[in-house]
Amino acid sequence: MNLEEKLHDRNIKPTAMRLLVLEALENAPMAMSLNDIELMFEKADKSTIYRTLKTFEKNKLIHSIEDGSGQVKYALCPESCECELNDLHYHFHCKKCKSTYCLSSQHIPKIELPINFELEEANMVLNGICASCR
Amino acid sequence: MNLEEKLHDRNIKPTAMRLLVLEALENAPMAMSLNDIELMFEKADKSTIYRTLKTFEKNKLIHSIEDGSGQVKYALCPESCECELNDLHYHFHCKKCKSTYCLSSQHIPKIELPINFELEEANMVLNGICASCR
DNA sequence: AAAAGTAGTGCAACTCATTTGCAAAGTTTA
DNA sequence: TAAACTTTGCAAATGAGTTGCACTACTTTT
Ligand SMILES: [Mn+2]
Ligand SMILES: [Mn+2]
Ligand SMILES: [Zn+2]
Ligand SMILES: [Zn+2]
Repeated sequence: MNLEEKLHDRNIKPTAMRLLVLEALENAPMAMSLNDIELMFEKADKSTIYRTLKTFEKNKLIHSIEDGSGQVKYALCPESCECELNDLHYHFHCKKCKSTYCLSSQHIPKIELPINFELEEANMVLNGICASCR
Repeated sequence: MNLEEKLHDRNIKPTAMRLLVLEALENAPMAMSLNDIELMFEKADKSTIYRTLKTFEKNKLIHSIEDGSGQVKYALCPESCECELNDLHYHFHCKKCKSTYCLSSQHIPKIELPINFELEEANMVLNGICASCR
């Protein structure tokens, strides 16, 4: 599936900026912040990228991660992800290089909640040192 | 153990403000933000409270939680907590009332990391609706 | 094709939590 | 007591995120 198809699949009209942002996210080996993406382009407007990311997130093309770095990171969702409980996975944030990785291979386990608490989403961030930094 | 002893125990000098902030955290049933604490006092300086919280955190009297609300929350550590891996627990953030609870009864399980990744801390936030909000 | 309507973009300005600089006040040490 | 160090209060800076608004581009209707 190419970039345009991926957008179409999520009911997002393929504008130039959207294609560029999606491409950036596809090629990045780790999650990216608004700022990271802005810096990848010579001349790109922050709010356009911001709104692009919001659109992508609303339409479940990407998910966001609050890794404690002070900048929200974004990563592509797997194809046909519906961002539901069983799609939840851990994220690892390296204290040294500040990279944030999706640990997609491992879904989060069942967690005992107090009675009558209802789980909807989760933001699970592990912190430490990544392989390239040791 | 009274408030002064608790501070002493963590090598924190018991100033008036510190005693008040500690008391506030002790009495709160859930985690509190800098702003929450500031609002509890008639006339209190934000940066003093800020630095108080930083001191408490550095000395492991409290731990911080990034719950996605845009405000970092703080909660008391259990006595003699060293904020190590086995002290890690989940937090629950209610989307409705914005309260953040420590789910202290349940420690986080062992998580499979990619090879050579080293875990040091974690910020695990569950989101949903709390019992009082349903 | 022209007009009207809708969606996306660029720019500037704003919000707001957090953080810092600095001088004044308080505390401890010699 | 004097010097050294710590804590506090105030004001200002920082910086991520967000919004208003005018302009452009695209789509649909006449
Ligand atoms: Mn992810
Ligand atoms: Mn906690
Ligand atoms: Zn790293
Ligand atoms: Zn609630």
